[in-house]
Amino acid sequence: MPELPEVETIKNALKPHLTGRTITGVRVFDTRPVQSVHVDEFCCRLIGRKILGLDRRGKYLMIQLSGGENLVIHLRMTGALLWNPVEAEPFTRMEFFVDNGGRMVYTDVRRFGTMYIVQDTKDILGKLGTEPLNAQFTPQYLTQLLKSRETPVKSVLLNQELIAGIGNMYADEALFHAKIHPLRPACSLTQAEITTLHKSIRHVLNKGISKLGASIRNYRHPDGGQGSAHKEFAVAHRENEPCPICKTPVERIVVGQRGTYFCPKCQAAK
DNA sequence: CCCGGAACCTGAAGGC
DNA sequence: TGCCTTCAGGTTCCGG
Repeated sequence: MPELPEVETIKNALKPHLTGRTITGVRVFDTRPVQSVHVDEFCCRLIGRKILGLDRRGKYLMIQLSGGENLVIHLRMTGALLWNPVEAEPFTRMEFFVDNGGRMVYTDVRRFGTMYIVQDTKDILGKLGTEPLNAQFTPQYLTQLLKSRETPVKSVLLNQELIAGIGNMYADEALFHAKIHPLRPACSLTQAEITTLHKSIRHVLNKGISKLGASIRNYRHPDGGQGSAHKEFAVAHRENEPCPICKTPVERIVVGQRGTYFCPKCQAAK
């Protein structure tokens, strides 16, 4: 499941391959990912464009093109972007060719991923909340988000219109790190807890990036390898394994329809 | 406005 | 062994 650290890793890996190249061809095996415009227009607006740069916003990858165009990609749960894969990749939905013979392959088992071609990225990204690793994400900002809401604190962390980029795995890890029960009403957190949670969010995201992402299910690095962030997860996807702090077995509950892992002792409900 | 639940998809895993 | 059901979760949409 690509979340912020995984998309950041993909962006960083593709950047040297793609920047400065010109798109020479697009092959579409499945039109489902192509949003908003007909697939013919999608291809027309890509071919011949020069790639000026790559960026990330929340879980979206943005590829800036000449002519003011932007290719915006969301991988959802099982999407992957691979650079020059050696083998034929199963579930290949699209291929992008560039002028040095390189090829970016888009695979997606479940076909939830989406692609857009837009002049103004705000059309797609306009409703996203703040970037949790940017300076504007302060403890004060987090306090404002939490204080008026009764919903579980985990649901706030997952709301992309409030904070952009945190998904199920890193939400669980951040709450564990901050010793906060995922079902706590957002407005019940103390100022001290919010300050800690703010630090924890940044800590787990930065660690995820430094480990090149977490390969829990389908996520792969563009070179075909896997990230290693999941090896250091304390609770996410570790039901019944001992908590790294107190050895109590990690529990799994459902919060906002998502599987949620936590330590019942370290993150005791108040 | 706020919140919860269904839908979208399909391979993997578990039950019988 | 094999069929059937359930599960996984990012986002959007709908209803209360």
